[in-house]
Amino acid sequence: MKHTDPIDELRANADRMAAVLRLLANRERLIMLCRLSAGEASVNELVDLTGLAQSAVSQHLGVLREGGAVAVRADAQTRYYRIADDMVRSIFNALCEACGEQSSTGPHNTAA
Amino acid sequence: MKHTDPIDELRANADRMAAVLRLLANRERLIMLCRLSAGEASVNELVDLTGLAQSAVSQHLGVLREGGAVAVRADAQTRYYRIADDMVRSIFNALCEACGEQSSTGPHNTAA
DNA sequence: TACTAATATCAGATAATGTGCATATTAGAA
DNA sequence: TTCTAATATGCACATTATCTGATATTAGTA
Repeated sequence: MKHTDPIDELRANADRMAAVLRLLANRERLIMLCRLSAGEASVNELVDLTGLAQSAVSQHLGVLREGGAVAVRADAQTRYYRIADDMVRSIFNALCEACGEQSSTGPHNTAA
Repeated sequence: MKHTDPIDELRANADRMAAVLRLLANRERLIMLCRLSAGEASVNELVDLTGLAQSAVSQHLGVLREGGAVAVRADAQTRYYRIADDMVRSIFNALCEACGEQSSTGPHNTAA
């Protein structure tokens, strides 16, 4: 069995973490995730929320989807997105708590 | 008195969060922060740890410094860096915890 | 079948980031 | 002062992200 160099393991972990962080390191995606943390939402709803063009929203969702952060459910033409990764959820929560300590308005007022 | 639109406030919050996340969303910087989460370290030590060129490390530290994630203390020519932001610390902790819990389950679960 | 709504994808322009190398700065030692 | 160690900075180049606008796909409806 191959035992991994501790620094290689650290690197591998850091790589995975950085990938997840990159998914979240964007204002629009954070806003979407904020909404999704309260339950699933359709693309249209996220378009209205963010004020972005539909194609931009779709592309952001594509990034999140390919990164495994969200998953989709289809109902007729409408697609409902939801958060699908626990690491994403816990980073987001940590973020909200840390943010809430400075002002009362973190992106998580409406709970599920 | 201007009352802020909730969406504007959300946007402002998300912007700040995204800025912090961008600081962390890099493998090398995460490795450095991992080391710094155990206490302050000199640039040289971080060079050895990461295996990067000194200038690269210095630039990464510059990014973290300007973003307010770390602070420096000088002792002669040596500069000791340390984590200087609570949000950074709590995101990093959440990350570490989530990473440790990650191994428990299979492909994916359908949460609600 | 033609039409519309909802969403995805592609292509191109632009902006933001990261990387490597050379060089500048700064503090102490000889 | 001159040398060296430790660190920072500037610049050029490659890579990546994000937006826009056009078009494709897919499901339901008239």
